[in-house]
Amino acid sequence: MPLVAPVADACDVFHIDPAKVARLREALIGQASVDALAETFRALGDPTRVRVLDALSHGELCVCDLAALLGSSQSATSHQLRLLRTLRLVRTRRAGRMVFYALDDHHIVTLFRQGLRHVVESKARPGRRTA
Amino acid sequence: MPLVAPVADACDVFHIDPAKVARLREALIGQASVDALAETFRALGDPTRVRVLDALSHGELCVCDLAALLGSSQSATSHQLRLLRTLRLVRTRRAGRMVFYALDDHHIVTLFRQGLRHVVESKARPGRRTA
DNA sequence: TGAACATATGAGCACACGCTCAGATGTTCG
DNA sequence: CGAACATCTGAGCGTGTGCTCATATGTTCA
Repeated sequence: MPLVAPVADACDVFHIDPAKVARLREALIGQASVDALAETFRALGDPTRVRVLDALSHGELCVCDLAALLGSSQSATSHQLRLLRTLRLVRTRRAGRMVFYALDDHHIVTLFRQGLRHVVESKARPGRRTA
Repeated sequence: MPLVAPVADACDVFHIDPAKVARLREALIGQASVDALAETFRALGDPTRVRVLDALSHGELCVCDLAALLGSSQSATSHQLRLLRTLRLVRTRRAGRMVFYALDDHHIVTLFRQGLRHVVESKARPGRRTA
């Protein structure tokens, strides 16, 4: 029986610099933050939700107006809003029968701007198309 | 036959301010940008890819080291890298048999920092938990 | 209270995603 | 060339996602 498996399941471990990897492991973001980050970005990773947040960045809106603006159904819009609410990206304000939604975090607007900058510059660069 | 359908399929159109909505329509991001934005954010919306990009933010890495670092298979890692490459978030450099990946856009790092800031502050605020 | 309205929610379905597995491609070296 | 190695890629599968449909909840007003 060999001391080491004849063929390692993950290449030959580290070809380059084990110390570098060790340092990296320490420098990396913790799993909890990774998950939270991914969760937040996933919330922004849908065209409908992008449009919702973009619209709300100009001021609060009720569900009905939002749905009309999106050309989406009231139910679909409400479902999306619930998701955004759960992630605390939007906040609600009740006014009679209507419920107004607004952004709950200014960082989101900044994220949008930064993301747009990436998109624009990425498009400007030569190379293969996104799609 | 009524001039207007007895029950509109989308509420009563606009209850609040039609002019506001008209202005909004003009101010909103165009569909192409919306899709590109969503596509980019969706790429960041997965824990594995977050960790990939986080690792690469410290410097280039070959696929094998990256896979070991993630505790993921080489194949899975390569699939994820392909996605990131298609979106031009990472770039490759060949060195013999190995291929080194590096970030192709500094904006991503900024997005990460901004996203982390949101996550941290969101956690700090009182209210219902994310999960 | 009951009708009308605005929104929320659960079930179900078509589709996308991320992984594994097997095999292809590309590179080095004898 | 052929073996060994690093990476890439297509197929297939279980799961998550975003929509619709029907219905529940909550509010106003006669």
